[in-house]
Amino acid sequence: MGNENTDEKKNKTILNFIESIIEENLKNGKNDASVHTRFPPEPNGYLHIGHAKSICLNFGIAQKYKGKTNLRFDDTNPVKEDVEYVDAIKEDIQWLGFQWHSEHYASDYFEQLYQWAIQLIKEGKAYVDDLTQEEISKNRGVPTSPGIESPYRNRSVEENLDLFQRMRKGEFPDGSRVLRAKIDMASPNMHMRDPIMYRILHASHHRTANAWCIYPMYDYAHGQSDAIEGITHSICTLEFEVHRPLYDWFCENLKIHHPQQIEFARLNINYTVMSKRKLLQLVQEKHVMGWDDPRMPTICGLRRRGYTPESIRNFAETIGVAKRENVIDISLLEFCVREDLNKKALRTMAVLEPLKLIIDNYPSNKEEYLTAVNNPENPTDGVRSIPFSRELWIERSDFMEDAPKDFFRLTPGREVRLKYAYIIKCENVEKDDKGNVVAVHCTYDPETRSGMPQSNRKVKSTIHWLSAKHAKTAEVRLFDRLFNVPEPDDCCEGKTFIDNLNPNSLQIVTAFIEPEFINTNTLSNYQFERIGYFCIDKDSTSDKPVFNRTVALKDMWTKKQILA
RNA sequence: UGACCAAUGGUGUAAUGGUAGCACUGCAGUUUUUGGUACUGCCUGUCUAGGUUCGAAUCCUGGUUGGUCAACCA
Repeated sequence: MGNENTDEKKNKTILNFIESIIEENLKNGKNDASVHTRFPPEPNGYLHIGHAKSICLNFGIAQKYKGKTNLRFDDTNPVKEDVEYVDAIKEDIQWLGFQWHSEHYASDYFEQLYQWAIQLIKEGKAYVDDLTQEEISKNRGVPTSPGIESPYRNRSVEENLDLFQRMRKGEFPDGSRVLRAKIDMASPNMHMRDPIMYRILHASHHRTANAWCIYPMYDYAHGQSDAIEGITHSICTLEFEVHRPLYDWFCENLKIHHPQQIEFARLNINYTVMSKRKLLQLVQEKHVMGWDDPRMPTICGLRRRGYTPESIRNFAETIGVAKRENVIDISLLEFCVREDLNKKALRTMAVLEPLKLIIDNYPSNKEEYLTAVNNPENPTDGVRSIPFSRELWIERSDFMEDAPKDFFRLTPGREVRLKYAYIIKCENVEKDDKGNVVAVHCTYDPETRSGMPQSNRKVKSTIHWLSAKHAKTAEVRLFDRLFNVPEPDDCCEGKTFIDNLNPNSLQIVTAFIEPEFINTNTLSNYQFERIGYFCIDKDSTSDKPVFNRTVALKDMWTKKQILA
């Protein structure tokens, strides 16, 4: 309730620059005062958190202004695209919590785009160029000086028509000719120097198969696709800003609906990379387990890592939208997932690095069941029973033989509380030949079981534990950041982002978990008390659960240790 | 040595000519049977030089810095 109020308030008072533009348009009655956005991925890779920003923006704006959002696959390059990606993209968008109004493909518009090209040729606004790729590139010139017009630029309409139709029929080999828009070879904007509209590509397309051997370029397809769908606001990232004059040129010269292209700054996050090409390389070179490796910034990777759709949506909302280049601190993403999981995740106890603890005055044949709270943040999640006995596992880091004064946990002569159980006192330690502590001997105070009056006694700390003879084991995958520098792309001479990979980004341990733990629903989120948030990985089996660490709990103590 | 875009604490993002606010991070404290959560407090900011104005983060001009553009990729 409180959240809804503040959200509403926020939505009303704080507009990002795109919403400001839209509200202005709405006020002026532009596009019949309607909003229709689209999310236009190319199906050549998996979606990542940067796409999530765009998805939340496009779908979010439509929701806010009671409009629609299309899903359109920008599939104009058959050699890079695949249905595998189409399916994955759709799954990711839905998992994030959005449903598109209708599903489209740029390839659905190939015939219309072709007819429009004919129209431009007839108007003398497009021509077939026989120059080689190298010649075209050379003639285009450089940004600081004008280009040179192609010798084929002034062919007759009839010849252009004939040539273009024969291009479609497949009479010419790949690369032999292109169709170009006749604009201005001297434009300071490189994209206006007679941009290529069509290239010959004798390649099978994932949807149109072999129906076409000429394919439109992005610039010739995108704006018109938007126009066909009646898109009102075509939101894209900053690098397309210089394409906008061309986007406008095609809409104007074709005399079709003219959506407004608006550019925003893409998302960057430190300690990771955010380009499809680089993510593909990580997968292909097997630096990670796959696109859905929990260390990847892909949406499927974050999902497998235990991130929730809500946490990602809230992240997208929190980072805002603007035109300035930005690098978001990874700690904000972590904050968003902790914030969400703190409310939702059931608590359980697990010991990742076990140390034996023996309660010398607890009868060896005795065992009892104690009540544990499933989620202190949500009483309706109820309670459970956990077994207690003489020999326990505790976390090795919860014991220290020679402890500094700010160490609150177990140390010889000190009392601590075993969560949900008794207050114990450390009496002595047992060591092996090399002097390593192999067990801690304690005594317990039977009057201090949780709930008893004596249990209110103040102790320095409370630690988690598991009954040694009852505990089950599980594989736990501890992930750390994939790269060990804030800007992996920022490499010195001769190095690449691969050289910045963190060799210790995955650590696998065998841990003890509560014996009653039977849930094997992939993706269920848990909090291992005092450790972090974990979720069940798809590699789990009924006899061997596998957990992924989503994110560690904030931990003042270990932070202090690292700094010291 | 071109065009376009941008510049607010460590990181993001507001303030739409009128008190520079919010979130994250960091630091300190309160509460706590999680060194978690919650709560409180603190640190830290308008790139620069001029101009317009009673008043400028905001408008104008110059500079500086950063980004984008020279695929038959999107």
